[in-house]
Amino acid sequence: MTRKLTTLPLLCKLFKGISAEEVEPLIGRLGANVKTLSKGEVLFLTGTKADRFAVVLSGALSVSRYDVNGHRSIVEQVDPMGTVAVALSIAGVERLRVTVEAKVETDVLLFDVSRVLCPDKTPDAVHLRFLRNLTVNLAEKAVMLGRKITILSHRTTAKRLMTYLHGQSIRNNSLSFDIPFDRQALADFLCVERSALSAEIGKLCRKGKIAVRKNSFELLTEPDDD
Amino acid sequence: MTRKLTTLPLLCKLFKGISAEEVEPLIGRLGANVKTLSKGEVLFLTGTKADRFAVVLSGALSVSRYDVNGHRSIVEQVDPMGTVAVALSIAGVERLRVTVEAKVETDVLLFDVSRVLCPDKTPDAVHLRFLRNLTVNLAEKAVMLGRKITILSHRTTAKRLMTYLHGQSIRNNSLSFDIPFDRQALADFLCVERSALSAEIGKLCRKGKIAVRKNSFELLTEPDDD
DNA sequence: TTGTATATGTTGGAATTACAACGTAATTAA
DNA sequence: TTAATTACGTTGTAATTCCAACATATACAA
Repeated sequence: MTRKLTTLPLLCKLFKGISAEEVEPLIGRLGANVKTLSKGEVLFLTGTKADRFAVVLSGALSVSRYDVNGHRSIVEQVDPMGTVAVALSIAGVERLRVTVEAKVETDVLLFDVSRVLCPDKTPDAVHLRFLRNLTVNLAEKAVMLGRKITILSHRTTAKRLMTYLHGQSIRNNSLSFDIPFDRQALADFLCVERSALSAEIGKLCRKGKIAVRKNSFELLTEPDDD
Repeated sequence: MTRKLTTLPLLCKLFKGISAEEVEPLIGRLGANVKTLSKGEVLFLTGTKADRFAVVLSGALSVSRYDVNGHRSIVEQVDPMGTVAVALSIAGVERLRVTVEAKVETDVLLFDVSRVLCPDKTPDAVHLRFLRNLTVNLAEKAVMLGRKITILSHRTTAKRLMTYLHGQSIRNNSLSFDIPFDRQALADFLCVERSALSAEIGKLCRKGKIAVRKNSFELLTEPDDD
């Protein structure tokens, strides 16, 4: 177990800039503890409050949601070094709308929000670094979510795609770029039908607005009246 | 000007728990400074990096975006005590996708991210409180954005509405609740047509899934096959 | 009360998507 | 190589949205 913890700085963004020797003292001071979940065991339950957040050390968690009619749908899977419920626990959400459970036997490192945020004594340099990582992590998440919203606020497949591609173009600082998705994953990300997405890609190519070769895209669009 | 600053704790969530006398020393230590923007003056420009964030003291800012074809569209307006670019600056986004400018003559309090996050010396209690407020604020924002995404990931007006109403029901811990929007604002929030929204509300009522009286809603839905 | 403005509900045609089904291309395994 | 599998593009129909225009209802002021 100790071996797992010392590798945290290398792999988990929350521990960036914290050395292997500093990890265990930090965890001790924050009162974090490792918990082993058996397969199917629930970590956070819909309707309850999460006053802790978790880092997955091994195994995998699934985050699922129950819709209006009680049907379960999987929101995401959290793999080792990923985190769960950071924003939810820090925001103090009273009633979770998701359930988090172990897909297989899973080790998680659990942090008590109040001890992380409101330490008894003045936090030391390592703790401060951890807090800063948390803050930056939340900011990055907010930016990502904001970008996704700008995509999803468009209702047509074509506009969602163009908005996404435009964003990628800005990110890469070039009109040509590769995307990290195959068609199905891109469709899932944009919340559209894969077949409709393919159709729209075809249309946009024929209109001369984009050029596509597999996962390589190029924007050719001139300002027009769309 | 000083008068304005001492009222910050009362009204701006970033200064919660910080007393009026503590505000100015904190601002001094963080190297924050007040800037007066003339009408139309740009605070953050699309394509540049924001290494500062701002609290609006008076006046108003507009946040606008240029779409794929260069058309401008207003994203939001920031009124006094509101903040701009907190997540963007902390996340270190290299190229902004929005432009922030003053709608009228506007006073803003500008914070340098690096001095807030990486102070020269160990932060004192007030600074720590400020950092914690920032973190909680970002977490709350991430939660809000996440909820909006779960709404927008549904493409039909009816599902977006039901998802929103379900969320409100959970928030209020009751199947009956009021919403803080009129129809147009609700339509904007859900990113749907106002008229289509009205039509769907009518349908859902006739189907016996919801009851509506102005801004009061009640969920009557039994789990079914939708 | 009347008039005016605003908010909300309703309708119809054009455009778009969902969904399923199918054909082809690309990839992988034997 | 062949066979099997997966990824991708295309098509047609039913359902949905978009948009504009109109109708009704509500609120408020003169």
